[in-house]
Amino acid sequence: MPVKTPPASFYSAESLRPEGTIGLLMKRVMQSVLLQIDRRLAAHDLTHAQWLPLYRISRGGCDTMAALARDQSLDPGAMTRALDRLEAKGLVRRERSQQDRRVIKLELTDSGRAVSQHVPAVLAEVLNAHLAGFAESEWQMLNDLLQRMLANGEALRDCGKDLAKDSE
Amino acid sequence: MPVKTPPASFYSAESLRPEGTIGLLMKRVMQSVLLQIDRRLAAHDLTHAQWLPLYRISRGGCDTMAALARDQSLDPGAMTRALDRLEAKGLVRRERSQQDRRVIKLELTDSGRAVSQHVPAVLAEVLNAHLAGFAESEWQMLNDLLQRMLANGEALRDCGKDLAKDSE
DNA sequence: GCACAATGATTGCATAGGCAAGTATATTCA
DNA sequence: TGAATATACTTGCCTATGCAATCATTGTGC
Repeated sequence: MPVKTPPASFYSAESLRPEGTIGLLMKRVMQSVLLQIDRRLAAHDLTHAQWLPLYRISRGGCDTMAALARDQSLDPGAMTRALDRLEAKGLVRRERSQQDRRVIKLELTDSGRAVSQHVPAVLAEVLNAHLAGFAESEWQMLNDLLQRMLANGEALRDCGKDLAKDSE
Repeated sequence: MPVKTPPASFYSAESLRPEGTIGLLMKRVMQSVLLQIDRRLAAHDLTHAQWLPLYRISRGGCDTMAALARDQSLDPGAMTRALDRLEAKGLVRRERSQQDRRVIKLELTDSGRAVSQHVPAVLAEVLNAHLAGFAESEWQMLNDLLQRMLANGEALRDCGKDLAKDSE
């Protein structure tokens, strides 16, 4: 099965230096963003694994476990336990649905709503701070390039379920 | 304390949609890259938390726990346990240094060396695949933009150890 | 209705990482 | 020398995630 778009050849096995790759660079940027957000939300006793679902629930549209897990491409089991922790903190309520007794409806408590209000401002602040000095065109370019990388990745994922082999 | 470079204002608390931010985009790209690498290295029974230190050791320069942990900005405790697992798989040997009896020298076993040989090609392949369709100038632009985000993040980290506050 | 598949949620087991406390060794300095 | 400090590593506790198995409920086809 031939590849549709030929892969780039910016990296080769010989020339690879781990410090210089796009991958490590992105990992470090992500670490930095999460560190800054966590630091600012630590006052509310929230970690990034907790404010994310909280924020999504507060935005509406994700009011069940399965929906939330799919939205964040997270394991259902992991999400169950994350919700356990949020419920233990009194931020989220679980309630068995009457229409479909399999699903459990999620809703924020007053406390959860109060806390989740802080999230968007912090998110925006940290992202903006990391983009200091960027022209709008550069920001759009970055968005565009990342989107294209993601599209390449999705193409890989779809067609490559059987080529779990490395090049010997 | 005034900020040196004013932060950008591409995002605001009101307009934020979590699906659209650079942050989520990068997270998804990273997930995709790691998924593809893991899938290709699963044949050698390696996860991304295992081939990374292995690769770094094989490249030389990181032959102690502390060096490795610093290199990957990882907790020393986490690194200890990661090495436990690698040692249990017979890929790495630990040996107390004679010069400094605090440090433990790391070296690959034959088996570890054999496995680590596969890593660079897979890394290059997956990164290149995600960059399919990129012009060299675009690749350089992406590198440049990410470097600048990282620099912004490091400036934040250094000067902001006390402002662990969010905007109420 | 009934076997069967599909879906939602949970649980057990494993890997994995952050944080803090503790131990052993080395270094610095009075 | 010896106390204080720094460094290297380890361990315990907690959060967090993936995978597989399980259970309850719902839907489908007969």
